[in-house]
Amino acid sequence: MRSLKDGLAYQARAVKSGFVPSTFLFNQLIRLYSQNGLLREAHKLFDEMPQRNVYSSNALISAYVKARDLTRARALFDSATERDLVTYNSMLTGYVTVEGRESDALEWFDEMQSMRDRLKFDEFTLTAMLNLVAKLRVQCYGTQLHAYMVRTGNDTDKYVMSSLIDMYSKCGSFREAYRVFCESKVEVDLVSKNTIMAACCREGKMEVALDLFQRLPKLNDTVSWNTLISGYAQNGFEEESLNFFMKMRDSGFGWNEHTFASVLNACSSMRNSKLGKEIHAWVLREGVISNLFVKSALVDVYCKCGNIKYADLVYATIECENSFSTTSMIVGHSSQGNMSEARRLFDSLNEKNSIVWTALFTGYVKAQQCEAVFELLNEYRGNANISFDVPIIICLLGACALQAALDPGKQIHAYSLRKGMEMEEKLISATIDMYFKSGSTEYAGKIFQKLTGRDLILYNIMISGYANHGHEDQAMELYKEMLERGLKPDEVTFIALLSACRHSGLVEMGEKYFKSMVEDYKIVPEMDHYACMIDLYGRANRLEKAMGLMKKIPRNSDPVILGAFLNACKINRNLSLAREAAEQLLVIEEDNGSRYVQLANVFAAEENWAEMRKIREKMRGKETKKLAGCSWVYLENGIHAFTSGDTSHIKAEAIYSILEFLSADLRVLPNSSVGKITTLTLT
DNA sequence: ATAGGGTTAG
Repeated sequence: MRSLKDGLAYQARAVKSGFVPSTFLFNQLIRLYSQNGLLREAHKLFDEMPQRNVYSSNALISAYVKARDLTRARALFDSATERDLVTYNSMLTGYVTVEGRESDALEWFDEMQSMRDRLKFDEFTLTAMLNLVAKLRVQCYGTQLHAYMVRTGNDTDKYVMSSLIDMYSKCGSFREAYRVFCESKVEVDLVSKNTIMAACCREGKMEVALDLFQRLPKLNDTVSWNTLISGYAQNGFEEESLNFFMKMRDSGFGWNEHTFASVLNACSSMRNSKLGKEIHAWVLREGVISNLFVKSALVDVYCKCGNIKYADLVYATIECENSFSTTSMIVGHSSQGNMSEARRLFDSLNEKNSIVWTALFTGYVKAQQCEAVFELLNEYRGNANISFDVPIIICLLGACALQAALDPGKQIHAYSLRKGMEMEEKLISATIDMYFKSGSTEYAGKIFQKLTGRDLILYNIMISGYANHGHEDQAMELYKEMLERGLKPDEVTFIALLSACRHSGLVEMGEKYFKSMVEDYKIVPEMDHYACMIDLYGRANRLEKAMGLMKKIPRNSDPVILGAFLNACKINRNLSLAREAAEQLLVIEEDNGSRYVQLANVFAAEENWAEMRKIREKMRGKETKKLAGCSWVYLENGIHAFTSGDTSHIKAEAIYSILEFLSADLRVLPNSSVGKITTLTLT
């Protein structure tokens, strides 16, 4: 009676002939039905059989435990007339494996301990308990179990030994795991080898894992391959992971859901959408698409590659609540700036971990929705369980930088110092950038002075910070310093340097940097670099140079370039050229309302009112809701915001008259004094 | 003699 078919046929014959099978045969049938997922039928047999013994109830209890139905398992346990160690072990396994019942498992074990005189632990009890410890990651429990094993001579079973290795590894003690593996009295078998390989992968020791894999090729199975593939993917060796993925099939091992999940993770890290789609096709072919891990991995690949549409198609097929893929979707939507969708999914999560919080913070900062960032901050504070980690602090600093909010920025900086956060590069960079963007070059400079490790990003922030505040000399000084330290400038460095030149009208210097960028560092200029140069020429009243450069730009119909050129023409009062540029811009971006405004403004400057009116007519319905440029100051009684032409401020009249004085002064003052006017006193 | 409980890859 091996197969379900045999069993059913046997039962049918028995029923027909009126023969009542023995308890032994009933038990066989219960096991057979359970193994084939026919739990109700198995239970019915159990109820109808004339004589039950401990094997009958044990068979059914273990069937319910495997189906993770602890309620029914427990009910059977309670009503059982006879119980033995197997009965207790089965329940223990249930509490260990079912999510969220770990404390019940501990209580159950205590209960078993209190019956020590009648109940002796065996290797099944120990494997269950070692699995629990591995799950809870409490090594001291594990060490006690290990000691018990040694004392009672229970350290010769291969199952227990594998679990012991796994427990030490998952508790973070690779050394202990490796020692158990090496000193084991049991012969190295396939599972213990796979377990120690997985431990090596967790520890990042890929050479050791590979060595084990290659040294005992007879002991390799699908799990060994998958362990290696996943290990490479998780330790940043995506290429290796893919190599072994291909080799696996060539060696005659079939891919399964574990293989696909791992290799898809590699695709995520590589942001390789094309490969992800290819593997998606394999997944469909192999019929493992229903697996939750595979689905989550696919969702993650598409999200990381920015393909929200595909991600959503897979995500929609996930029926049960799956926080992993919801997290992927939140991260995906946030990175694409779809903040309302990200927020909707965020709200749908029962438990919010620090990854989703960070994703939402990052998304709002990226979308420049600063109010949303600070609202989220208040919500976050309401969650007592979580503390602020470094990524969130970086986001908050970013939001402060966007708002030029010096005081909140200082508070966050202080918080990171108080908590003794490790001042890693990203955090330092974000802090310094915040101080620059909030107008405090002094603080930014002070922090920078104390640093010994200065990387490229930091120099870029410093150079552009000084450039934006009119400290060109310091920007260029720092550039020299970074070269002396052997750092290689990148495209961002040159944007910063060129804008320093742009602000101070240093045409020759700008040209020198531009030339050096192309010739010394082989950086192909981007549109922003060209736009910077055009602007530099325009502001320095060197329109002929701007025109010369326009001819050399490969894609000079780019809106950014044309916009800069248009501006240069306007500054130099070359209205016919300005009009040409504005008209061209309008052709490229006919749906962009602000292009109409630009062209209309040129006509207005020409005092060509008829043409201007025509443009205004055409523009109707295409107005963009562009936010007006706004600046603000923090004074003791709150924030004072200013937009162009705004007269709503209570002291508007006074402000405007002071502004008039200042503007009059600005015209006669040399350029270099502009940066020195930093405060406006309102009385 | 016999039936029931356990290990590794995400």
